Amino acid sequence: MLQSKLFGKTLREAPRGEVSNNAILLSRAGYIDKLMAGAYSYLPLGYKVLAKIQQIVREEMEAIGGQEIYMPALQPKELWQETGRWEVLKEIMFQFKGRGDKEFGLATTHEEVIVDIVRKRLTSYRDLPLHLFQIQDKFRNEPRAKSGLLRGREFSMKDLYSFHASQKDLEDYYQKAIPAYQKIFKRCGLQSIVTEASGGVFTKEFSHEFQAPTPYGEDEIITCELCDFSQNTEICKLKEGDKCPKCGGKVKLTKSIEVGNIFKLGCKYSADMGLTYADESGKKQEVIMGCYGIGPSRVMGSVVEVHHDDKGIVWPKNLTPYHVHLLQISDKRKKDAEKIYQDLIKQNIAVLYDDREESAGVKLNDADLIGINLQLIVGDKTKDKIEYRTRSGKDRGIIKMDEVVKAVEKIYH
RNA sequence: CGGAGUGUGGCGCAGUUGGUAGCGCGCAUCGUUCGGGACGAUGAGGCCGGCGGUUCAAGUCCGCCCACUCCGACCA
Repeated sequence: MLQSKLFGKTLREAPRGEVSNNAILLSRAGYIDKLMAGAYSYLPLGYKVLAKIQQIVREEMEAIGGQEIYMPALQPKELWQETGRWEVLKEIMFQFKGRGDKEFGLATTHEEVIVDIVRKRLTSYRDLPLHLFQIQDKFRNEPRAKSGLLRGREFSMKDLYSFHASQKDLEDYYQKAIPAYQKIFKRCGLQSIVTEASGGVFTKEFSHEFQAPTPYGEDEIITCELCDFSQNTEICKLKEGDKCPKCGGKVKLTKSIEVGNIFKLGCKYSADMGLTYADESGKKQEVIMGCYGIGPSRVMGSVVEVHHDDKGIVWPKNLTPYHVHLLQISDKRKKDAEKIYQDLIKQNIAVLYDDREESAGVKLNDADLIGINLQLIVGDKTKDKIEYRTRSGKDRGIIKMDEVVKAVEKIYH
């Protein structure tokens, strides 16, 4: 991709009113555009990153047996009345009238629809277990949208729903979902702490949140310095310095962002909506459910919160919008840069080529702001060679022109 | 929903005691530059968030509304 043709120029200054790191950097670097509080458009660079996150999530969900579907965000009131949640969620759900008196809501979550789909098709214990997921936008009428991509009114969400014949089977799947989630966050460059949290209104059991520690987070969790004990302060009775109830070590308070959350739903929805199956003896049983959420857009914001410096974004290599940012910073070497660009394209390496007529300083600064994982710099200083460096600064060096493809492949192996 | 702010060219801002708008960046053309946000010249671009009021005259004063931001409340 030629940077001279890329839609979404970098901005020298942060948009008025943006305060969070993720919103400022993503706006300045040309990844997102704010439409209104809590609703952002993804520009070409931004959509590439979001898509990469969604793809990682998709792969890991398929790896634990998830089948991808896609449900409407627009839903009828009647369905939500079956579970009583039309009333329960009226503060947070966008609810409105269509033609005549017909009432609709925009999905805050999809339990009602998925249960409706499944109850029409599920008949036997032989159909269980079943794991369905989708990646879709959710709508929540937040009292206060804020922090850029971290708390939106419309945001990308992966929601998986699992259906089981026994509590044990739910339990087993739940325990499989935890490492799958950890793998997702690891691939996205986020540390995730599995944290016990409120199970919500339908269960006394804990749910589990995946918390990415960062000083900019809006959640607070108590974690043990020695073992894996961790609880959200919403439910935790301990204070910093107290003894860990699990191992006796000291606990500490950490700020973090909730990037995922998994729940055992039990039979709440099956009971309300009549989702049953025939067991081995032909007797009707209620299906036991679990639900598992991750917000890809929130993950994207969180990654920027965690991975940035004073120059800009530092994308983890799995999320970088392009593998290579090729910078031509000397007109004398335009031909060399062109050649490298063509070589990389031939090897199917995603490259953003800064062919703009800008000064070296502008290009170097923009590259740091945009944060593509690997920069290739074609300038006078290196004579007929070129400099490569990862945005994190961990890896850098000077190589010959014909070693470029090899070097790029080595970094991404 | 309470409290506090802010709305002025594409973006970020300034605008005195009311007299019909200015700066920086960006953009366009030309020239000189080119390893960390270069420089000169010329130029385009604005119902000053909206509605109503006061006044000879409103970006500026008054009222109402809208949007955005921050703090709080909220966060199946």
